[in-house]
Amino acid sequence: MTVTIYDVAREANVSMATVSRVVNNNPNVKPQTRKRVYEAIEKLGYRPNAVARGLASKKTTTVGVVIPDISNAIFAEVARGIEDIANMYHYNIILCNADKRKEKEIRVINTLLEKQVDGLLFMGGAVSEDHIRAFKTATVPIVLCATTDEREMYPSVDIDHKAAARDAVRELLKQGHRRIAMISGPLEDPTVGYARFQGYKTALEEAGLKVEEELVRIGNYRYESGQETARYFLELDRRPTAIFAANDEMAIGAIHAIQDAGLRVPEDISVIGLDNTRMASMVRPQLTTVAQPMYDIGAVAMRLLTKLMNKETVQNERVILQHELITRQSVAHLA
Amino acid sequence: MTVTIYDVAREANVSMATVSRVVNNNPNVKPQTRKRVYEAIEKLGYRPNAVARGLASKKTTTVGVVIPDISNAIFAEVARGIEDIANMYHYNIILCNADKRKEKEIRVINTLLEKQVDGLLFMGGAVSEDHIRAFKTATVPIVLCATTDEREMYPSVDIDHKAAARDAVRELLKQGHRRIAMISGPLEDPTVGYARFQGYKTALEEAGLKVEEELVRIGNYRYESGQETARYFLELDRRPTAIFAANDEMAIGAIHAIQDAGLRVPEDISVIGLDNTRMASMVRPQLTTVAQPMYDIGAVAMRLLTKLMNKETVQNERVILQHELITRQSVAHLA
DNA sequence: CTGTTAGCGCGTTCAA
DNA sequence: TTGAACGCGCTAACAG
Repeated sequence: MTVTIYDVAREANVSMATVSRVVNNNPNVKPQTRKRVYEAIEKLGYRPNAVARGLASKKTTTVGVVIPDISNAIFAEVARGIEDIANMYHYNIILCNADKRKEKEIRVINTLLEKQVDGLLFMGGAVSEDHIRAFKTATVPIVLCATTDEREMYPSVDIDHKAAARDAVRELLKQGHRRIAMISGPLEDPTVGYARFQGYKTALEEAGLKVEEELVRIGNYRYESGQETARYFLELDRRPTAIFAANDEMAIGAIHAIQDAGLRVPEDISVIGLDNTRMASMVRPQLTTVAQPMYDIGAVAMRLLTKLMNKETVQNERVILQHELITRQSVAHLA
Repeated sequence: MTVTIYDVAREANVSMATVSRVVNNNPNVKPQTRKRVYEAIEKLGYRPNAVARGLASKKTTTVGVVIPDISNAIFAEVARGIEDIANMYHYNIILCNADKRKEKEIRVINTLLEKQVDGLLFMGGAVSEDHIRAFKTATVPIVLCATTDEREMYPSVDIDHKAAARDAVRELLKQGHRRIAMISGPLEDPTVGYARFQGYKTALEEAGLKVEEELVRIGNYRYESGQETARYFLELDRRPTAIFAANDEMAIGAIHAIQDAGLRVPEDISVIGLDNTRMASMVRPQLTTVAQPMYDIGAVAMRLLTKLMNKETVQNERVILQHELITRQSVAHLA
């Protein structure tokens, strides 16, 4: 039924060892026999069995990527970066979606490890004790990607979320705003949610302002929660003149809520986001935001992982990539 | 170094066969010994090696999914449907992005097959001769998902793209529009691009109208091409009163181009899309569109694949799911 | 209910 | 430059 290396060997009148050498580009094969083997392969339609190869060589040339939420544009872009570099180094990647559920993340890490991946890339949010426990059972390198663990135990590639948020709020301050609201992500997540909130707080404090309770609300990073939160801000007795949303999607929700209430962005209220997803330029007004180099995060993380898999020594295991303010149309100087 | 089934067997004073039974939930094990084995597994931190298992059993409980473009919201949603059903039947899925490049699609199909997946789900656009050739080398079932092949050789799950497009245009006609433009996708793709164009044509002809050359332009399904094409339509001497875009993203681009030109949607020009991605309600005005049941397409395709992998006989190998008009705010009755 | 024994398809010594 | 033989970790008969 299935044609094996052994069938090819017989067809070419060589031993299976020789076929193996040809398939693996081992130079120690006479060109003539190499040619014979190739012809046999062609004739029989032989396809190497990666499972058998993996068992024999203890390498699968595959890296596992756990992606928290496949329908999130950010992760999709990070994944592209991962992929390009993986292809470059001849690794296959297997992407596993975890649906934003921690329990599923752990499960997925384990199946990936069972499948004997040569390395693991973990993208996404909080790295909990349970995650660490799962990571610890691994005998292959692991790199965190677009996240970090607080204990700084694992190599990671990410931006400085606090600084990025601070720069967003600074821009608002620079435009004369003083009453600045924030649509935050969940604060339980230290590496993203809480860090971005800290950036907001820091920027305000640097400007001699302090965080007002009624100006901070927690969203879930989705459009609808941006809308709802903005509506809440609009109802305030003294409403904010500017809103900083912890990500672009909520920022866009906020813009629409403001417009739906008959107000204008940025004339009446300024809005700034964070991420710079493609959607940022697919709204009117186009969204001013702080860009996160998503593709690069993926690419650098994958490159780091290849080094680790290759047992090269790396100097810096925790890399921070630069963010950047992208000025578009949703922020105006306070009249 | 790595702990094997054999180590567990020694620790628990049983044979490796018994350990294998326990791990695979074979009922023929005395509860006592089962317990002993579990303890040994726990103590040694044993993790089954899926590669070895795959080689021995000739099953990997893994299905390969080739996804044309990971950053496309449609495919992400289809993938969710695939995943949920896969999990339900205890299959892992490995997602491989193909970057919208045919050559990479073929490559990915081959590596997936080398990895001995138990089945293959092919999502996406055109199914060429080269694809068929790659499919033919497979000994496992293949299901097309959100696409079909013209020769009707492979099982598939999709919508009726022509009918969906026709219904979109019919809605425009129903609202009194007669001068209706189309932003089409590439016509070389028979299953989506050309089919949707055919739907447009059919609807017009049913209404006694005919396709005017200047009212049809080809885009690439992206926002920017929607914008550009709409700008072209606006420059026409007799400009259209309504635009049908072959997907939501181009429709949104068109809306913004119209607004940027100082006109209003839908008062001056109506716009209708096709797909009903989340973005459709994340624009102002919200987009009227024809919904494609993306999650269901994935779910049904995966379910079909499980049946095929299980060698069950299926009655209908080519399923067409229903689309649906979603009325929102971007289409108005012609004044 | 449990153990013994063959392979699964391939990489990799070690000799020749 | 080539081949013979072993083993990777596990499942699946087959016995008992």
